[in-house]
Amino acid sequence: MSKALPKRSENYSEWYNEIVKRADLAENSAVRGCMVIKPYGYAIWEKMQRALDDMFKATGHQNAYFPLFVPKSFLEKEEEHAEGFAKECAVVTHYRLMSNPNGKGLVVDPSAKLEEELIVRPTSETVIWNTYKGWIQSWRDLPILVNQWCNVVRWEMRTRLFLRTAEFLWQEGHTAHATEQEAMDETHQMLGIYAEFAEGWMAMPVVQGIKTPSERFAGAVETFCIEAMMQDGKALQSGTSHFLGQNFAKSFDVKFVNKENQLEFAWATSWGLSTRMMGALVMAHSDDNGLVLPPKLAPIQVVIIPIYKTPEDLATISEKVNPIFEELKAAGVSVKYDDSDHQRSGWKFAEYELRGVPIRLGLGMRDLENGTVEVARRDNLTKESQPIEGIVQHVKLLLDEIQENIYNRALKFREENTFIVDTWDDFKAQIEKGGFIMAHWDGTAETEAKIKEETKATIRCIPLLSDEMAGKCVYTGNESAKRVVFARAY
RNA sequence: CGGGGCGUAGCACAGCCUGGUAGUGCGCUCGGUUUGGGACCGAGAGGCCGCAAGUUCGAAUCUUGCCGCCCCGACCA
Repeated sequence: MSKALPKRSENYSEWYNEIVKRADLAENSAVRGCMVIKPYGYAIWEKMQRALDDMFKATGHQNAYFPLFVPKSFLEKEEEHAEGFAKECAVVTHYRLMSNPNGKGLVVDPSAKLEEELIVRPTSETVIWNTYKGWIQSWRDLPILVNQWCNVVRWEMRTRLFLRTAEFLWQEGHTAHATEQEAMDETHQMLGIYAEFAEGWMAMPVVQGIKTPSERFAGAVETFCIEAMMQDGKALQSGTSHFLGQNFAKSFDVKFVNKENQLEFAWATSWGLSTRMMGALVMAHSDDNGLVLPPKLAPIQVVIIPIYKTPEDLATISEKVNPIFEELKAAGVSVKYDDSDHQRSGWKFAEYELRGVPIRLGLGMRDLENGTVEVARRDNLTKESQPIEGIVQHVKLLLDEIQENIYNRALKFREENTFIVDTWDDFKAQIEKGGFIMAHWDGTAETEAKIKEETKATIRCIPLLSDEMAGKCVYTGNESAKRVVFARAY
């Protein structure tokens, strides 16, 4: 393993891959397109899960679990949904193997063909709405506010660690409501939770908006999303919340009796956020020294490293470190004291930087004499000597400051790389340089497709928050009600 | 499925053109010297050179076939 990482500015995608591997987040598996999430990477994912789960529970949602397999007939029921997912499904056709009659190994037992093929879920709307049919009879049964944490499979042609894998982990929420308004409110609420998670926990600013019809989730009436900017200026869709109208209720015949004693189809939403966020986390903050983690998601927030020559020195330092360690732990800080003797301190400095640990405390004999500790920040790579007295309070404040600092840095980057563009020539020139382009669009799928074809830029979203200033489409010159966000995307 | 590239130690690669003892760096093991930013020296362990057939006295190297992987497109969160 070489020591230096590739430079972010020179080869962004190689830099990304190296960080994912060397920070010990994940690796490619022997199974095509699938990924092994390693313990350190999974620990970050668990922190994400916890944060989201708390927000879901606080808004009245409950967790449940639905089957991995979707009968093909389920998937067929909602036409657009079927069409959207058909091309990327793993299909189970048999349920048994047998030893090869002509030699070694195993073959599929032809007599074990399934009457109906099973699809490994690419998403669970169909199984869940088939189930909801049995749960919903009256307006009193509504709303149903359910989330599940699970894995899904989408057989992508080309994959990248975290950003696009054949199998990925996510949460998918599926709610049923008595009224259109209530379902729409839920859709917005969950989008808000995703935005709060991205900004408050991941320290990653996002644009909230609506997808254009061509980018909409298959089977949805309206798709809302959060879009983030990565450090190469490309966009990453980071979470989606769909208003499904009555589409799935109609496909699965889910009716209830309303307060007026009339039969009505239920209103639905679904919303999801995946391990792709791990990729976003890497690409949003990291630098040429490795991963940079926001303190709120860091499995280790503070690492303490002793600097010593002899075992006696180490014992003396450890004696001083122990109370600090205990006090930090008691203050709710996740702290590690690395007194392992098989690596030198310099090696440890580099290693914990690579892994994105927000704060490093270094203690050597010199510090013991002076009653100080060296405090190193991962976000800006600065070091300062601090009195040991009051260090716990200092660390707690510093963790908050780092969280805020990396958010502000990412926000500043996005602002500096967001451009208001009014002419087609400017558009073509700017898209090559990266970033978000705020431009007018005439609202037609044709124009959207042509722009994509000529520049590889897609409409990331129609922002929810914007000044509603009318103008002329950057491509056709036709009327436009407001600017939309264009970018190249992952 | 189209275009390009690569399969040699755990990892990254050289050797192949011009056939003749299997190499280098990192990592690993042991010993010593070191230790405030990824230490140094010495000794070791580790190979069906992707698989199969062919040519040859002799193949990592030449020929043919197969298999696998990566990159660029199409697909997509």
